[in-house]
Amino acid sequence: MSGDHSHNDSQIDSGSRHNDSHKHKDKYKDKEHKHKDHKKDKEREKSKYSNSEHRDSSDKKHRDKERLKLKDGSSDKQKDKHKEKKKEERSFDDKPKKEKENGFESPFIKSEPENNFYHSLKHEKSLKRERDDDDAEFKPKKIKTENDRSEKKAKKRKQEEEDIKPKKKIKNKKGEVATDGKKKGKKEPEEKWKWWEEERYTDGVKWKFLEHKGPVFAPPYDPLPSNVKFYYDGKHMKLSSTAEEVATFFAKMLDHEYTTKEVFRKNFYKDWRKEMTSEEKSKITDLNKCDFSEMSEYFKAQSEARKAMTKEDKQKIKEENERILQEYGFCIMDNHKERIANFRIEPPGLFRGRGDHPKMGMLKRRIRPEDIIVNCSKDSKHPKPPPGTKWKEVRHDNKVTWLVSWTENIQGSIKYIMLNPSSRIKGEKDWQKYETARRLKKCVERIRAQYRDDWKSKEMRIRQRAVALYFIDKLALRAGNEKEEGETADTVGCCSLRVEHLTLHQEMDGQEYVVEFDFLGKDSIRYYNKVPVEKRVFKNLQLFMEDKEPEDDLFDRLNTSILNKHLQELMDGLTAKVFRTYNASITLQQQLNEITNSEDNVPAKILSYNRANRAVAILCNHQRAPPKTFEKSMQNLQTKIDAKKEQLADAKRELKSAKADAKVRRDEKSKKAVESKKKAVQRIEEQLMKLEVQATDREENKQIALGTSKLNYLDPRISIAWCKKFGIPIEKIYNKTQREKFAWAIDMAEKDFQF
DNA sequence: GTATCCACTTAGAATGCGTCAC
DNA sequence: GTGACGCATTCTAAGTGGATAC
Repeated sequence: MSGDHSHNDSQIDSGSRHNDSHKHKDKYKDKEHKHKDHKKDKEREKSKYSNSEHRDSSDKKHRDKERLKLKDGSSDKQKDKHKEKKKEERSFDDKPKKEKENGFESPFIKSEPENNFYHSLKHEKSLKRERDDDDAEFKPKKIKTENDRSEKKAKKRKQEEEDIKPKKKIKNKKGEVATDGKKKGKKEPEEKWKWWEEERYTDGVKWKFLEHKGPVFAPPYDPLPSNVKFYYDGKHMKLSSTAEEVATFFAKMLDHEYTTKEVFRKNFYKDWRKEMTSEEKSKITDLNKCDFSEMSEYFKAQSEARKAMTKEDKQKIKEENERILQEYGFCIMDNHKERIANFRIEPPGLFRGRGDHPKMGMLKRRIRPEDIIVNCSKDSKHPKPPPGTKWKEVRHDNKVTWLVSWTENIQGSIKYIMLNPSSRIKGEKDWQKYETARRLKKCVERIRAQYRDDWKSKEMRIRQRAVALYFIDKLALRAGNEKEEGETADTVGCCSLRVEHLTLHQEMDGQEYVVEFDFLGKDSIRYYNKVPVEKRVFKNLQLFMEDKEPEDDLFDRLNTSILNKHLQELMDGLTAKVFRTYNASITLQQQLNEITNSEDNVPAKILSYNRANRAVAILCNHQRAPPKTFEKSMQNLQTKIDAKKEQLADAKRELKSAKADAKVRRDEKSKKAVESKKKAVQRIEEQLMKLEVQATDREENKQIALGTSKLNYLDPRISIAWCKKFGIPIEKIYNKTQREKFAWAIDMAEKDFQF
């Protein structure tokens, strides 16, 4: 079906974030009444359905016949389900490490007590790694015996003991050996931990030992120098420190479009007033009379000064950052030093919601130690709160992966500090995600047959479910959870589509049954697409939209929970999201198989790869604002190409005259000259081609973001196998960070891997 | 059945920083 | 040595989906 994915240029060309589009501004601005009578509407739709069923009588004739045809699908389903449930049994042993030093200043990794807080896995019978029976490729390279493993572990432990002796030698993540925090130039090859060759935890246990140093807090507020003034109504006004701090948040954003938006200004002003003294409150009554320009200039000057710092000063800052990274940027999880993704607490500032977010401009308050919940092993060295403060809580929950959490004040949601994508805990999950998508590959045809059959169901809820699933599969739409009104921007996914988001065209541009989608998805990115659909889908949509107001739900009998419950019955672990992963990966695989030309040189092959990647990004609607410097950089590139062309013409002329010369002279020297000129021409031709390929690639990428799909949707094994097969260095496809994230795939994917 | 909470992944923008041309 | 540029990294918002309470 992926070949059937209906995306077209219009999907990207018209795409933009909501706030850039006037059309959308008008269309979506006034939604306050939107879901008020939501439940009432659902009831209305229910009663309506019994009346509307007969209207679809033209379809009904074929219904029974076709159902008979499709009947076999259910037995397949049972078979597949059975298969999927088979698991391979493997034993597990992971003894805790005895007291050891680590790379932190705190020198101990303590042993875990015998009467473990964490249930001892050692004696547990046959704990399993969930995997498909017939997925031979995904088995770890070697299934280790108890002896193998303990031997290897002992070796590893010895190695780690060496690695983590503090102050003497600190091994950083690059494998560079540093002494007393200072880097040495030479890299030592680091023995990479192949967690993918080891067992996974089961029963929701995420780790057995976790030690870290806690978060790094935002620096305290540094008051403005006295010469930087704030003016109200043209007059200088000295602000209290608290009010001044909040004012600086606004001043720092003065050049940003945000500060021109009414909602942003209103929210900021409201929250700012809460931080003012009563005197300030009575004086400052109109944001329009506030003059933040001196503050703004001051911050710009500071930024310039930072850029203009001496090399030495810059180096000092870099070293300090490195020191903080070494101290706070790593944790010890189950005997391994793992990189933490975001160990810094988000600093206070003004909330930057995307799209038309009703809360943009609100004050994101400063997070204090008293807001922080720390998660670590009971028997680890617990992180210390800053002097004179205490944590909100220290807990020891090994069923979660986070190290630190706090509740933010804008939406009341919880924020977490977690591990880097290169960590075992994230990598395993990632691998598993692609395995689930590959399992879907095996049964997707059966599922498709079923939802096609369900388009004819007598029950409205089943028809809606089937049409929604068709969209999720065909168009890679997101599931579309319900959202709390007034809390977030008005965006939708498949299940939350409203009537106003679709226009049905019986005939359009010479095609029948065209559905025009126009809505704002995640991050208020516009989804615009005109898709020819099957007649039955079209008829169903007409039915779903009948007698509804534009702001009514298209699928009033469906939500993500119902849909996912259904999907779970079709395949173990199947959710709406899996379709996106599956369709993205299978599209990449098919595109690469189709468009790679083994005769091409490396740049041309990479262009093919990027084109395949681009097809996926378009499918998933991954857009970006064209870079501000886009036009200029294209111009520069064109200038380079022109110069190269001239250079080539010159080189060719020189070659010609060298040839003529050689013909006359007939000596070795002139022959050699011809050869060297020939080589020069070749070299320049290659350079020119490289530049031209680069220009094409850049132009095609103008509004498309490739990174998101590369990082989150494309099974890395596809790309790695492709690299191996066509002799492309992996570095050309994945940068260092990406290679670290996909280390598991780089290690296990052979050139014949197919998704 | 529905709302809410929680944990986690996915997302584009902002910022940082290394490289290259001059 | 410097500044422009573009890629890499960081930041944090905005999703998904499971668990739980009512």
